[in-house]
Amino acid sequence: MELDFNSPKPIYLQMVDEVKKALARGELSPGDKIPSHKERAHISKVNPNTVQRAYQEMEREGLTETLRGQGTFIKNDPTLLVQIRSEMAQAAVKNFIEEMRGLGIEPEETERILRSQLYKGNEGG
Amino acid sequence: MELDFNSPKPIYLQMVDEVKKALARGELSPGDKIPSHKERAHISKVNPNTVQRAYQEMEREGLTETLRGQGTFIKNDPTLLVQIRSEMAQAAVKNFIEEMRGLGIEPEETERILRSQLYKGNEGG
Amino acid sequence: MELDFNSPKPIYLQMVDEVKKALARGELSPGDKIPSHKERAHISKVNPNTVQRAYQEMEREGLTETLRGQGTFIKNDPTLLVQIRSEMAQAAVKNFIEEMRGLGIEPEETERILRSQLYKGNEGG
Amino acid sequence: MELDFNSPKPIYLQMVDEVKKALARGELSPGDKIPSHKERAHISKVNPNTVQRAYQEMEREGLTETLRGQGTFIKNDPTLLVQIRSEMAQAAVKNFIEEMRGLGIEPEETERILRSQLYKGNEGG
DNA sequence: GTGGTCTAGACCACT
DNA sequence: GTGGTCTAGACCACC
Repeated sequence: MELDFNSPKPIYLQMVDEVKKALARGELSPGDKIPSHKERAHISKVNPNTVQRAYQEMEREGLTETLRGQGTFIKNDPTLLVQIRSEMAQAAVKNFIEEMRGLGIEPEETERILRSQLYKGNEGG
Repeated sequence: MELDFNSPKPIYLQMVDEVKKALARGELSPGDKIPSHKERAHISKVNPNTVQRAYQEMEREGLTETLRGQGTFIKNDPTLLVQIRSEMAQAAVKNFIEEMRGLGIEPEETERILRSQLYKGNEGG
Repeated sequence: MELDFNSPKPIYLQMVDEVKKALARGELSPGDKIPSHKERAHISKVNPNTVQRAYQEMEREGLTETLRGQGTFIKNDPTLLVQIRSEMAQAAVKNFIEEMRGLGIEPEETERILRSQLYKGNEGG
Repeated sequence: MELDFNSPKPIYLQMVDEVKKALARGELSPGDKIPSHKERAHISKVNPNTVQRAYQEMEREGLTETLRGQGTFIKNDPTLLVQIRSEMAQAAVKNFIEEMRGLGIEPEETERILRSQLYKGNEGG
């Protein structure tokens, strides 16, 4: 949700991920205008150039489109949401499985550990 | 084992993780000698300075100890393996759960997706 | 005719070129009235200010003249058409030749490539 | 050959084109190291960041690859040269033909004008 | 020294 | 005010 300024992952890439996640969660929809880079910079307490780089990256990935002088918009492609969502979910799962295999943990154990954590915050939070 | 030179995560931290994973998998054991930084540098095609920094980090974390003139050894602490293993597993699980929640994916769905991937490449690998 | 909003070339200059080309093609003639900037703005889906700037530029270049309350007209100069046409053609040729030389392509090869493309889409267009 | 600081085309894109042209002309070859962004910046009297942006763009296009701490290299792909060369030549030809058609100039006339200019600088230069 | 990121602030084209 | 480019200069990870 928040930017981690100490992460080795560049801020501008974190911002791209934030937009993708907001889209996946339905907080952003295709066609929506996203804040100008100056506004976003102010909100996130980041330099406008950094935001702009994030926006450039999103445009490059086909996630957004920009209208000269009007602003930046989530691309109005109905398949976008599903695409991004499954793309990111697959990546997260793949990464997790590899991590656990790297630790020599068996699939059954991986599943067990996940389950033990997965439903915890559900009651408490 | 597999360093990603384009990852934003510093190489030396990737190397620390590799040692931890090898320990978790049982490929390294407490008391084992690990290669000299020169040797390791050669194997991993990495600058010796980078390896040295990884070794420093491991020592700082209490993972290894250096014996003058004899080399660097995994600390001979029987609880180490279990500690590292569960520490890293917890971190991976936590990260995965957060990632999926960030995408607005429900726990049940998360579990389902994981299972669909978890038992796939298991026979081949 | 076809504005490229993502081109680095300013829209207003693209519009000037469009008028020149229409003149060269004979679609506009010296003395012709061109649409008011509001009308043009509506047709081209461009901000009226941008059109106005294009019109200013054309006037500055001696391409048009404005009659108070009557509108903007292509200058009634019989040599204008020939001038513009040869001017733009020379510029295009010069630019093309430089481009091909920049790629290290010999004149003979340039001619060959041009011919191979030049007579292709001619019947359909 | 030289950068045009007054062109509407961004400098960093001009620099990308320069590298492509040098490759097409055989002045650069796959595998070659290109100057560091600082060095290039000094040579071209441009800010290092601008050069870096050009280099990023080239990497994004698959034209170069970068080795952490070692520098930036033309990708060692034997087909690259031919690809780039024909890609750029086709683009130049297409652009030229469209320009001339936009001026209402017939293919035969286009060919004639080209020829009249093409072999000029050959003797004089 | 080399590439990568970030900040800060300026100028421009277009709305 | 909005995006796009550019300059200037700092800090970091790696060689």
